[in-house]
Amino acid sequence: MRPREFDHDDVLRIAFEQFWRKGVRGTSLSDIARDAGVQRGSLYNAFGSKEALFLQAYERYAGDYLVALQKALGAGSLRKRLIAFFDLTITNFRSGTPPRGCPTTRGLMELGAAEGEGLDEDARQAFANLISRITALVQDALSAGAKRGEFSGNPAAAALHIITVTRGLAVIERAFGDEPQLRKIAAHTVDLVLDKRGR
Amino acid sequence: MRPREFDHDDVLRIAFEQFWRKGVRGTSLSDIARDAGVQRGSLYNAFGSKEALFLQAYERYAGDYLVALQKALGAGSLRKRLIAFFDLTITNFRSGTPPRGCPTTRGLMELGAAEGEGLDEDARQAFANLISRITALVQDALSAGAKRGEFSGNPAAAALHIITVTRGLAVIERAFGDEPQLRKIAAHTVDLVLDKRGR
DNA sequence: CACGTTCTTGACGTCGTGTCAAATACTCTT
DNA sequence: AAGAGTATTTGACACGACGTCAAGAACGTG
Repeated sequence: MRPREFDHDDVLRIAFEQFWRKGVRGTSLSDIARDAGVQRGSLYNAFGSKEALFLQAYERYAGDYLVALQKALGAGSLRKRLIAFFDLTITNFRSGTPPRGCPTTRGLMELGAAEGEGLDEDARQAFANLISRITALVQDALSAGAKRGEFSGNPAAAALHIITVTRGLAVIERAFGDEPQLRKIAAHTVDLVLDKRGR
Repeated sequence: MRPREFDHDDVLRIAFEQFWRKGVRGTSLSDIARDAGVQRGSLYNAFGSKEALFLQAYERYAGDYLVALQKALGAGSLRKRLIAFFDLTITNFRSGTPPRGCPTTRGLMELGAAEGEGLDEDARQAFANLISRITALVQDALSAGAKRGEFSGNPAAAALHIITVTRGLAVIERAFGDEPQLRKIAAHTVDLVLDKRGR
């Protein structure tokens, strides 16, 4: 066998960076190939298609992101955990300076939908998977908080609600680009869930 | 002047139908031209570009949608109004049978992002405009409800929260396609906002 | 050291967007 | 009523992107 002339993971990282910044549609395989110093054909050989490449790059990212979220949800009072969770959700929207959308939400709405109606099952599952796992993390935090008397309510329902707000924030961010407002919404949500209404 | 051989509004409707079903990316101007019985070049002459055509088609839809929302938010108890609002938000995701995503959320995440980072100012504003106006409608309903003692809290913050949940639902719908779950989240949100916690 | 397997490379086909100039059809003026 | 003007239509063209394929290249293995 002839050995590969590039590092699989490096290409995934480079590709994801581009996909994140310019969108899947706005990124051509030529762009990625140039950036990675790889021939375009080699990418097809190694990954199959543009969408498959994106999906692999996305799953790489999803792993890292989950770890960060888990850490954020693991220390302090329940309120602190939730605030940290929202914080990470909001700030991770941008990696350096310029705001870029949430990859999951972006990808979900941008991908597939080529022919019939929805997006391909593979892609859908990749995104749904991450969302499910994040929901589980939040639910665990809430359940633990319930035992400590920091929260009264249905952990499953509340977790789902929080995750929904999270996804909504990604959309609002793209529509208005107003980060302070996002934080206000997040704080308000935490108040609602923790039963401290008003402000 | 030579008169146009097609009806401007008809084309807008046909185009939006396609954009909604197959996504902006998944719809080619050839598709629309064929469906509308118009030459592709004529579309460019009349609308300028694919994105411009989508934006005009979208604004046409936005007007109709706003009217429907306003009606839903205008009758019954505050709780009934909010439920009706969420209902319309959820069911309007599909027009006939097959579930198609929320056009606003789809468009926001799919459009632009070609070069630098975000989407063009024109497009962003079109979406942000609809979201703002919907938020205003909800806020009005909440303010009225506050006077009637159906709601205590900050109408602006609550409206923003509700709209965020709404946008989140569009994402969740696309990830899981599970409509009953959407309704549960909606009901839970109404409970939270109206201060009837638990279930 | 040859063999085979995999990767690489460049050319090709197809499709989509957007532009342009020539032809066309209508209206308005005289 | 006829011609001039103007906007629309039409088809051809250029360009870029995705994906495929066959031929060449590089490495491990017997």
